[in-house]
Amino acid sequence: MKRNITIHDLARELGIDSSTVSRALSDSPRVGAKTKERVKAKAKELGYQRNLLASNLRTSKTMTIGVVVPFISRHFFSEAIDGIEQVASEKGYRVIISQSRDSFSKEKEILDGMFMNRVDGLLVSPTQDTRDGEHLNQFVENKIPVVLFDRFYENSNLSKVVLADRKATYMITEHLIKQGKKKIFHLAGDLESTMYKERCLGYKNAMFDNGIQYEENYIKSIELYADTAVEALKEFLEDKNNIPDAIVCVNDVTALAIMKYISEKTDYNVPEDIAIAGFSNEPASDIINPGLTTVDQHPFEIGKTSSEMLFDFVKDGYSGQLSSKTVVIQPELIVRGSTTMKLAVEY
Amino acid sequence: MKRNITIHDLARELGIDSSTVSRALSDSPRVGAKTKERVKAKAKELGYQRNLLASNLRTSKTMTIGVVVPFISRHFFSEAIDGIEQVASEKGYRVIISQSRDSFSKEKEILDGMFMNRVDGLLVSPTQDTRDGEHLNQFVENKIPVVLFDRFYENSNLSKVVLADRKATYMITEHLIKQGKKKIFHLAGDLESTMYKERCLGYKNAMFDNGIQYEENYIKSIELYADTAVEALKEFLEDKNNIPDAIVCVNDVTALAIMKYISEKTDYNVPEDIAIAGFSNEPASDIINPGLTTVDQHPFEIGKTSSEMLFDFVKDGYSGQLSSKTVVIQPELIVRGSTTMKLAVEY
DNA sequence: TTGAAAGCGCTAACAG
DNA sequence: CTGTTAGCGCTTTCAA
Repeated sequence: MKRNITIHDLARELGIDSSTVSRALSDSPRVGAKTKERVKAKAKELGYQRNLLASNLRTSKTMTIGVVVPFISRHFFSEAIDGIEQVASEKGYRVIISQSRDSFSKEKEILDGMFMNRVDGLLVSPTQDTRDGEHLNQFVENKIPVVLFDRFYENSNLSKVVLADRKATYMITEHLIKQGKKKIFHLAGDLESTMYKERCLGYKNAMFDNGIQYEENYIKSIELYADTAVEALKEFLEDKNNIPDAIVCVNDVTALAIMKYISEKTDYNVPEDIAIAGFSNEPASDIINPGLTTVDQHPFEIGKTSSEMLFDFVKDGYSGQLSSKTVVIQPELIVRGSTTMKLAVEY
Repeated sequence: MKRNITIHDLARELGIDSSTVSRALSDSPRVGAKTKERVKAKAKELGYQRNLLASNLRTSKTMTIGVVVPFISRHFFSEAIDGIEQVASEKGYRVIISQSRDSFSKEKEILDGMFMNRVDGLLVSPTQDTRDGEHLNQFVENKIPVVLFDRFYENSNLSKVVLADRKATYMITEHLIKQGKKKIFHLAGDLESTMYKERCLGYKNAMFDNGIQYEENYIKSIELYADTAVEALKEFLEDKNNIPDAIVCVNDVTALAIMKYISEKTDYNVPEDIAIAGFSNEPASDIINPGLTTVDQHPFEIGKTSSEMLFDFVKDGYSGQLSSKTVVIQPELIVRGSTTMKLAVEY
């Protein structure tokens, strides 16, 4: 096993001190131009590669930020990570990524590991079950900047970048109402979670503001899978008094699943009889026919923005984070065929 | 800024030596049971968190593997990363991920960085333009295991996990032939790239083996975007002698795009007049109507397998990698409506 | 402009 | 079972 070249090897070869080598390699002004050149040439010659472990230990900076998300492969998160990685790599930082698989204990474990690795900053999209920031305290106490993105827990005083969830479902619901829809069913997520509670509120507010009554049983909280969504809808449709004229879903997976179910297994037409709206603007929603009306969360932007915010804190040596900032990303309503009534009257 | 607690702090508080603390914390058998307890209690009390930078420097192990992919957010790669991350985290390793954006120089930069960070192993899906493994030599020379996955360059003597690309398009093409198709158009990728060359070969072989002649102009190499695919097809269809009865694409994006184009802008029907097949089994391909026939590359499995292979090398202290292994993952043909002739005769 | 010396926090060989 | 000692490779203060 070939031992790695160190600055001492270079120093010995050149007959100078290792501290001079160190300075030369980091382009310190306090070293002669020709010494610099000699050092760099020798470094290249011997294939020297700085050992960042040693450097990091010495400077207690790692030029690394940690990212924790529930699921790496989800469209939303992989896009967000893309944005994060892009900003970080521009600034010369590395990114270490872990997924909590939506398990709180895993999240805690990951964060401990990232702390031990002395990341310079942290970007977290917490678990559904994360109810407080106790496990983030070690970062806060040590002045390591933390920014939450997409998801957050209540009463957090950390900075965060989030989508205006409530507004998103508000926009969707209002759009449906303008299309002449009144009996609007809401297939909700876990209403304990801040995010789905907000989305539900958006629906309720839009209904209220437009003077439309809704029955409590028109809101159904389910686990957000394709099959559970279809099951829930089936059950709901069994009561013939319940036939809705539109359905507001909280993600595209459930929306696409029920749209498929309705088109193929029932006599209702989309959107004439039942209009359907999703949430997230996943690639599939633009490919099917009719296209799925949905909202774009701009995941790439969310990642980019949260990353930029984090680096502002990192740069300012944390003093910036004394006051916690919240940036709210605006959703974009994407109207497609699944809600567009051909004969709808525009008021 | 609160200084971090070190083993020396613990040692001082307990009136013992820091080396004993170190041993106690790593559960060495060479330390008394009650000392261990005292140490751990004190560690918890003071909120001690081991500094892995120091530990890593000392042991020259980082418990970290590097992953380099072209694009994090592509379905294939995010799934693969999911698999990698899962295996790594089971083994107590961290994963650092970077994207090359398919730029060779960026890839090189990333690899240098990962080397400086002394990753214990490396998983790389190289750039399209990566033609040799020169930039990987530093790892090989220092006995840091490297495994390529999905993509690779020719003449590499590194271990790798790849899809049987040629077989995949062979299966697709043969399936089309069995559906009675004969004039099969192949919308290929960059034929300089090993992967697309292989896929093209699968098409050619299947045609040949089934005694079907194809014209050279029935293979069209394009940049793999939705719009370029549609353009290429339009141009091809202008010559009325050219109307194909099936099209083999090398990814789902192009397949979905031309399917949409054909259904909406031409008089041809899918699959009766023109059958269409994709590649990758992206989520959207199961949602549209008709569903898109495609092959599943099992990205999660590819990630998992390559990661497991890497850890075998890491564990065996590299001796295992003296001979390079290649694991070939088998594609799975997913037949859906876009190629299923209702009246097709099964022989 | 360069060198000498100390030390980041940890582990491990050696000694007792 | 515990302590002593040295050092991983680098940066940085101080002195020249």
